Amino acid sequence: MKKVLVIAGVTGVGKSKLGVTMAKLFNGEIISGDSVAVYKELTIGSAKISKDEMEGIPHYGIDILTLDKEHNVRNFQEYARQKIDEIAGRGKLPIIVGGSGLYIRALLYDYVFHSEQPLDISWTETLTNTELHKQLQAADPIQAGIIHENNRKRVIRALSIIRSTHQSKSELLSQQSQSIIYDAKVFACTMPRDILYGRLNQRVELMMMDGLLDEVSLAKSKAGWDHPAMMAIGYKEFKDYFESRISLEEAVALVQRNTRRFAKRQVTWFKHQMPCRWLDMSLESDIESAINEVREWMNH
RNA sequence: GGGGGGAUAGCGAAGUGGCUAAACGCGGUUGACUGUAAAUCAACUCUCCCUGAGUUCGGCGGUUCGAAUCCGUCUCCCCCCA
Repeated sequence: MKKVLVIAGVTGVGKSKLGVTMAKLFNGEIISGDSVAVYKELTIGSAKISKDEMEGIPHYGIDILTLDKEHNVRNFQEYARQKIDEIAGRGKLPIIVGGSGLYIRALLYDYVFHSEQPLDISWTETLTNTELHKQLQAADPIQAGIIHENNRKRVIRALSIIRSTHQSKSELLSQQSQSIIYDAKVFACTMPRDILYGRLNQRVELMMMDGLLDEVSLAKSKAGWDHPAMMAIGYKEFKDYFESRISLEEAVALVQRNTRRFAKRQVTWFKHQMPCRWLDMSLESDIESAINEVREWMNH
């Protein structure tokens, strides 16, 4: 199995920097596991790593799409696996850095995504959550038991899977073994809640000073508010501001709150969805021991 | 000095005699997660020995079988007249 180093975890704790450090120490190259930094136009709000910060280490998966395209897990999985092969083929260590849990999990484990045509889901518009859930109950009772009726997007997705693959989501899942396909060393980075929240709040202020508003304005005129990427934190909150429903201060406060909530969700994800070695990034000693562990792991 | 309005859980705000430990919103916490995932969704949020009990609606005192809700009084806040 190919060795892959993964630096996952919470937003704003210094994953990118640690990635570069590891790359320099262990002859690595970096693949971004981030669902927003892929877009060329979204830089400030996505807290994208800058050219300087890369320190000459090759980074893949950043700025590879423009806003007229749409990204998804399947594309990411395909792209990242290919990059892993290329990097490993050159005798270097592939390092995944990012906080999109599903993306990283889908990359490392044997998730199978079938080729699907974009489906027309306009037929769902006239149906209520309950009606849609009833349909799922009939077609895929296992998933119906797992997906809450109010989780409309998931219910529709489960129904769409049946239409496009003629198999239920439960059947597709049962064909996968949930096993990992790489020799992966996975770190999940975090920080004590109070320190983290202070940093995140401040990061948003800095983004504003760096011109986030202009970036959002440009992006929305290019992609429109309905583009999936514009649903990202740091972008969607400004819709109400541009349409004069809230003040700029209110919009900024919302970005901060949503960033905090997001960080919490990331902790929950990595805590329960993937075995990880947790790192408290506020402790120098944790970072040092991580480096030692990687050194150890590289020798096996 | 006179007149009027108001004080409700971390915050905002309903509630005007029993169905109220108290709607709703915000904030917070916990969790779910296989193609929008920085997305989407759920649960909890007075206290405790928590399928039950205890103490709450500015303070004190009363009316009543029963009060956040009625009466008296005190404290604080806001508005108007002087």
